[in-house]
Amino acid sequence: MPHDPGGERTPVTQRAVERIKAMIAGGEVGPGERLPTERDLAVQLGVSRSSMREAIRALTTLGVLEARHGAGVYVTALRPADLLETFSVLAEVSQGQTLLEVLQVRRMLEPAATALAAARADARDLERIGALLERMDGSDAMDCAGAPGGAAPEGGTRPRRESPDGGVLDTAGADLGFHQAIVASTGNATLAAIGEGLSSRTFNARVWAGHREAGLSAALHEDHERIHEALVARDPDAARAAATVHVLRVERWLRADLAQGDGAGTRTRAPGR
Amino acid sequence: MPHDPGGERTPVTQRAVERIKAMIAGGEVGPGERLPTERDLAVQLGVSRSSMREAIRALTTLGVLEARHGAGVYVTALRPADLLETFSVLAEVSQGQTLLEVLQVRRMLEPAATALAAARADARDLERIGALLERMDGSDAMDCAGAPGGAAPEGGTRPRRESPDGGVLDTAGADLGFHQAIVASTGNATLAAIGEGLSSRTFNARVWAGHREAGLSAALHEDHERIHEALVARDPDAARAAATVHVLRVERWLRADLAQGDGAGTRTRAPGR
DNA sequence: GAGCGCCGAATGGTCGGACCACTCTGTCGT
DNA sequence: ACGACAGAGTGGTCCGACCATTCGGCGCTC
Repeated sequence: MPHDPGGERTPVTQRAVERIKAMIAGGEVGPGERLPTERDLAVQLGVSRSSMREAIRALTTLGVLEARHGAGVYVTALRPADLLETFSVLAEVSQGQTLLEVLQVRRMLEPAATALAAARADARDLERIGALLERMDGSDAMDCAGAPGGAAPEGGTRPRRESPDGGVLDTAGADLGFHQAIVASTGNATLAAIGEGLSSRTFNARVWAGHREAGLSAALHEDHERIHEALVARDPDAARAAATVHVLRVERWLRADLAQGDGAGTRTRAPGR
Repeated sequence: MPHDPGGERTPVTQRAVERIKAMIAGGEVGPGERLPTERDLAVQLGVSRSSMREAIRALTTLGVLEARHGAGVYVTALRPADLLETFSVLAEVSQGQTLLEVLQVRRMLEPAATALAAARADARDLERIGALLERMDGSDAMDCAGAPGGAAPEGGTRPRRESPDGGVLDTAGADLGFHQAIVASTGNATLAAIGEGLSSRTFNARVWAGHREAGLSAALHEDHERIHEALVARDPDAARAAATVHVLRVERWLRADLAQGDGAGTRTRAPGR
């Protein structure tokens, strides 16, 4: 804590946030541990429960705290994935120019990440990646056949909400999973979390829809297969090149889509300014 | 009250968050615009004002909304910098292994960013970068000059300038500014915001302090100068190489520092597990 | 008529209390 | 010994009141 402003009037809620952060930073409560009840904390810090709740809400959305109804408030594991969950908002809200910037960043990150994955991925990782690749192929081919009802919504590791949409989203989801599995196999959780934040389901769906229209899905498939081959061959350079080509292709498509659909069908809000 | 017996029991507050997000995504309210008052929104969405306030608080900490006391609640410009402000929490809270991961990500990003900057920076950018470089030299040069050996100036801290935090923080701040100016001159605001989030003043200060002890500040200076030269020469390849070397050097130092200070002076919280 | 200062409405910030929904635990009944 | 149940504890929601700040307009002064 730098300094306690002598005469500054900081909102009560924010002070509560700082205090709680200090409790964590100071080791008073560690990752996974439970803090006092809202009521106790409110008394302890001398604020009302409402304000304390807002403070907790703030830290909850930051991924630092986790509130379990009926149980208590807990400090998260403070893993990068916890703290970077908010990141996805960027990819969700972004439009036009910013979306392009996001892709530029991915163009910097993904090649390096993929190369690293080629060097580090173990057999289990490769198997998972291969499975996702096949699933992508499959769900894309039969996408006109309508969405199969019950099916198996569970994939074992899917804490995320499943969107009950048809093939496009399935393909997009598999695509997302494919890339996430790759960055995850770098062994760098921070990198994985950032990579996840830079992708978004909705954007991916848009890409796949666009590509289908343009009849370019095949190119994406080939990209994916080349990436997969490079990973299996444990060839970082090839992996880097394949990833670069892939991101570049998406970027190129987005650029064209933005230029063309400017104010057209795609809900691209024109900032005007 | 009319419940939704459909089955899904989503917390009221979260529903409010979604609704507001939808209002923004749907263009009902644009960046910079003001939305209805808390009271009106609460009535409009059928929730209490408390819950609405928590929803607003959540979106505020995400950088999507901005509340001005007495005035109203406004949508931010939705610039990447707004949405990625939360990002810094990672760099703040991270320790040990995660810090290393963060540096690995920077090792992927900064070289590419610096190369891009070499191609895109205009005269004004270069001037700013150069100024920061000089400022860094100036505030740091006097430390190394005096005691190259183990003779630490611990004993009598001479009253140094007016700097409240002394030269270390100044140097660290200038270092931070130096790199941020570089990524900013790529013209990619998203990249700049991410780069900013991956750095942290406290970490930088630690690096500089550590480097001074190890007597390696000179190496960092040389790195910076090489980067600067490459930028001025508009040589992307040289810039990429220089940035790589630089980040790698910091990473190497951190790795050594972590290995050595494991359980020692550095407050590295042991998760136990 | 122009400029300035003050007041009050509008709005976010804080508070305290009440009740609901959920979780956990210890006890009771079988 | 095991399972169902009831109670206490905790987060989630709602309500109504009041405080602090902002901003616009009214009236005063010059």
